[in-house]
Amino acid sequence: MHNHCITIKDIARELNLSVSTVSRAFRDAYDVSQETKEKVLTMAVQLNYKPNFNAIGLVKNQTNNIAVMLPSITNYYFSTVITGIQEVGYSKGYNIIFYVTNDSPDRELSIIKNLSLTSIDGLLVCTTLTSDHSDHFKKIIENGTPVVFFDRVATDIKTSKVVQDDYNGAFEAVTHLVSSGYEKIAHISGRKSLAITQKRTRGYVDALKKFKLPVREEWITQSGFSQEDGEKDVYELLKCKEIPDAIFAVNDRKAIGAMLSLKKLNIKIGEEMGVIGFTNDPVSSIISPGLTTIAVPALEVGSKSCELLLKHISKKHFEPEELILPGRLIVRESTLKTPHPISMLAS
Amino acid sequence: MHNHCITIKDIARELNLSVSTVSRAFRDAYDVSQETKEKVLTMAVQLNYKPNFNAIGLVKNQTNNIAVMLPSITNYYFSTVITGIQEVGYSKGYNIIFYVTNDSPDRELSIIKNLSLTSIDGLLVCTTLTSDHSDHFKKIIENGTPVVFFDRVATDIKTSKVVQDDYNGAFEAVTHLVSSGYEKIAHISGRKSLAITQKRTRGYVDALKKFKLPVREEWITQSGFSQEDGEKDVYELLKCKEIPDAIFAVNDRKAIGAMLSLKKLNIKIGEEMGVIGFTNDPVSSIISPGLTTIAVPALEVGSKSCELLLKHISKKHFEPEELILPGRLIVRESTLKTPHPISMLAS
DNA sequence: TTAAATAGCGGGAACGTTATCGGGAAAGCT
DNA sequence: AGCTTTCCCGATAACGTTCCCGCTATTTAA
Repeated sequence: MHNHCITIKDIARELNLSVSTVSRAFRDAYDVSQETKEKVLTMAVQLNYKPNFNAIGLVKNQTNNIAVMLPSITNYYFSTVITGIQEVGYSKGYNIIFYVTNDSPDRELSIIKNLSLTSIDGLLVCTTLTSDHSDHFKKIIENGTPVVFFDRVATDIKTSKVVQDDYNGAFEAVTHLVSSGYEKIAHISGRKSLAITQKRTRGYVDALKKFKLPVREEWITQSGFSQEDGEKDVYELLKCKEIPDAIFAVNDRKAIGAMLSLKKLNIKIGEEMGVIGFTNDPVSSIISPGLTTIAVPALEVGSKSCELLLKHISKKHFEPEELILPGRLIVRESTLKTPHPISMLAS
Repeated sequence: MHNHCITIKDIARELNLSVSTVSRAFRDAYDVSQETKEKVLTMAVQLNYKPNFNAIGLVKNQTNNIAVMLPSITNYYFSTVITGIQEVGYSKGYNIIFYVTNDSPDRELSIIKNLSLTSIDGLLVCTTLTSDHSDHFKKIIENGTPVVFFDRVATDIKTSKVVQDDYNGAFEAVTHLVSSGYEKIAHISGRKSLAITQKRTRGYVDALKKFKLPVREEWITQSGFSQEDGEKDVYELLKCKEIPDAIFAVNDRKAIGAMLSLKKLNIKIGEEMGVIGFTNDPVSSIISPGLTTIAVPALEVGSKSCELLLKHISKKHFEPEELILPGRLIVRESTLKTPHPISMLAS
């Protein structure tokens, strides 16, 4: 029923030009005079012309949309990354389509399979927790679809990747704990198989070694990434022969879970047990005591990933780049060994 | 450089059929024998055929993607709504493209203007705070693009809308406060111009009237929706001649802001001042005391909106529907007048 | 038995755009 | 003056698919 969408032909007829000329007027500077170009452009706005992307895509074999596949969007980190992606994508005229895997490898696989090669120009992906088989990614890369990984990356695939500086962030976190007076520092970690957890654990271990502090196996727990996992891990740590006096959590959600358990057990956070997280989720400034954490450049992770992908799309043989974006320490009350000066100020 | 994508023609050549027959075999049951249909289908998987959506869209004048425009995606409510949208969209073969307005009417306007009529099949929108001019929406609806509003809806436009039950939710919130023993109930509200705040305020007022409790103008503050707004509003309320003993916040973010201010002022939450929110943001169960709230069916708002939009897309003259989805009360500690039994249990 | 209906398939135009080629006019060079 | 180059533009074929029309062979109705 659509009232006849106006096309390039209408402009051509109106101006007594050929469609080729009008088409050129829209994009090329050469092979068309300045005068006619202006005439075309003004006529375009006058008629309210909108290009038909299907037609353009058909002849150019492109779609102007890029897909982003990730575990979830209902948490601070991922939704912020998406916002970053969306900002640069939108400014360059690309549509962002996203697929939520819910951390299910099956869903990841089926999405990739259904992903028609002709329906997207490129793919941004954060893998699921169990990245056992990355063959499906290799396939679509071989087929010519540009792929960029972010956050959780597949280590055995040669393509562009964007991550935060997990190693140095962890190192800085532990350094902060040490300089705050903690000496028995535990680490509640994530899924062992992921590069992200390995790097953070390496940073933790190396920092301990640097300060000549003990590295104890029993002080490193490995489970999931959820708040509940954090709650449980604390109970594990309290079973240790030597009970730690500080916890470095692999992310804020686990740190918050840990804090909830500590509160339940009436262990004073900061004073008796220091806690530091990783992410800077907004919640960490809302809960009390405030959670000290390593802020992650989520927005930049998104925007840089998207920029890289667009480079891959424009030049077909673009050398893969790996970006490592630095985080920054944000000190709040959860790593304060002395009783809160805040509560005194408040009155 | 793409290795020649295989098309319908390749299948036709391979089976000695015409393209028309192959095309029909993929969708129509009539005008093609069962036998050839099966041959086509098996050959399709054998050759790994993927349909070219640009070509299909070009002839059918459709795009298979729907746009969702909303203020932000970095909070619980919106990201959950999007997840709901994405789930039904994905299952029906639609791509979800989204545009973030950051609550800027200018951005909203420019997005709508740039939105090529041929690049989307439909639009889901949650308006910005200042919905003064809804003419741009009317225009694209007149042009034939199906539009469904959710959450923040434009009241003067006749099209499908999906909202949570703001009125009854507010009514229930106040009812809960009253039955918990509070009598001087204030309301920190949102932007006056939005239907969502008007409905919640009406529910608040009507509930007070039902219980024959005073409705005082000074007990109703109107500002933004952010946590900071909540923090400020509390200070306003404390300036009142008669200081209230409970607060019904228009959403959880403001409720949390209010709680932060109360904590700073050493006013005991629950005991001295009850607080109830609206949304059931995950944070409300993390902070202490836990925030009592009206849980909003965010996922359903998303999925139902998308279903409605798809109905509009399939049948061009679909009568607009307005869906009102019920919320549910979740009681936590912020509306507990007696000292927390929780902390006793914990030891 | 004959006319009409039907089932199954092919041919070709169309969708809106870009890209390749070619051609004519104007301008520059020797 | 004659040649080459440059500038501007038009015609036409693609891109992959659907849809309308028409054809043939078979089945059904009278």
